Amino acid sequence: MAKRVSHKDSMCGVARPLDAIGDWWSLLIVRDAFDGSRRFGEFQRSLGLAKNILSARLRNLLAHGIMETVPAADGPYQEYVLTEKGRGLFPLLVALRQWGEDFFFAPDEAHVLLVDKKSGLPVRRLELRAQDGRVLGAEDTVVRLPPTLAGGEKRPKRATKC
Amino acid sequence: MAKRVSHKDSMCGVARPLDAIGDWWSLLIVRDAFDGSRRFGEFQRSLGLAKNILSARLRNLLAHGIMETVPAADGPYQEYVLTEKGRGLFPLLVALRQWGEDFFFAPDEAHVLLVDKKSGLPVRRLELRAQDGRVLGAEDTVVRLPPTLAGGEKRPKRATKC
DNA sequence: CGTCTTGGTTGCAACTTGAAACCACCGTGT
DNA sequence: ACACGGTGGTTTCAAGTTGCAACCAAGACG
Repeated sequence: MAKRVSHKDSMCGVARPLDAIGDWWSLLIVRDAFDGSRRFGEFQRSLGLAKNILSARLRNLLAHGIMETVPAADGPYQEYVLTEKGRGLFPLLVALRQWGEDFFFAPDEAHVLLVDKKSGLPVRRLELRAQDGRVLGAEDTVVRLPPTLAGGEKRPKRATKC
Repeated sequence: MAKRVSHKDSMCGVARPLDAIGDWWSLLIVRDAFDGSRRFGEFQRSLGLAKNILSARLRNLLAHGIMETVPAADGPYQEYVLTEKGRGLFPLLVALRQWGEDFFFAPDEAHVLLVDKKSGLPVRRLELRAQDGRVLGAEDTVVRLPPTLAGGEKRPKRATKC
């Protein structure tokens, strides 16, 4: 999965994460983990994927520090739990879910949605804001290097936006 | 890519989007489109992927209504532009980028970041809020069915969270 | 002792990926 | 008219990935 990248040091801020979770199953595993799954069998039943694939994906998530194993209380087993880094995926998962809700369901089609546990009301839409609070769209932003930029740095030969 | 799903009607709100953009390249193509790429050759040079793959991915994005083609002004060519649905991916891309910035770069490692065009300042962090404005974490939310829930609906045999 | 559950690994066929070659069409130069 | 380079692909084929199914092993259970 990671081997199409010859030089991961030059990967930009979008590509690097994709190297870690850029396949169908990994994100679903993480979502299940957020929903409380911890055991190999739980993930397998919930997602319905082959055991070897789950095994490989969990190994990959462990290797990327997105999940970690802790000994289970009820036997010689392990449980898989999200690390800090893994929990950091929560906004991404919400973004994915909201996009799905917007564009992948017929208006009359029933589907689950994300609600605030305390009030029981649906959550607000994610929105990107500037420091001063303005809501920003794609056209209001650019990617730029940070202010410090000495002259002696090696430039990439292919001029990518990375 | 889409054929591991035997019954896409039962796919939940996270899985459906993944069916459309759940591979390495598609999201990078969308990101490049946000950054202004429009032509086949632009995407190819910018991403450095094989032409057949780009061809397939663009076809897939077109089929999912994420991009559409418009005739180019400078010849018999086509340009690929994001649809409304495609532009809806902006928050997801931001979430991915912010996660990448947080966890995939050494603290001293220079990298581009997303800035507000108008002020030149970095954008704020995405945060999920409840209707009343409280910031919500993963543990403050659940997925639930909407209020209307008649009795006669067919239940899936495998009890997933979908 | 046998067998059930949990958590895997291994073998193998089918599918996908990707580098490179090929193709077609247009505009330009000569 | 005719070669030529740029653009936008498709085809070919080898190598890698996926996923079903079978197998394995260790502890719990009757």
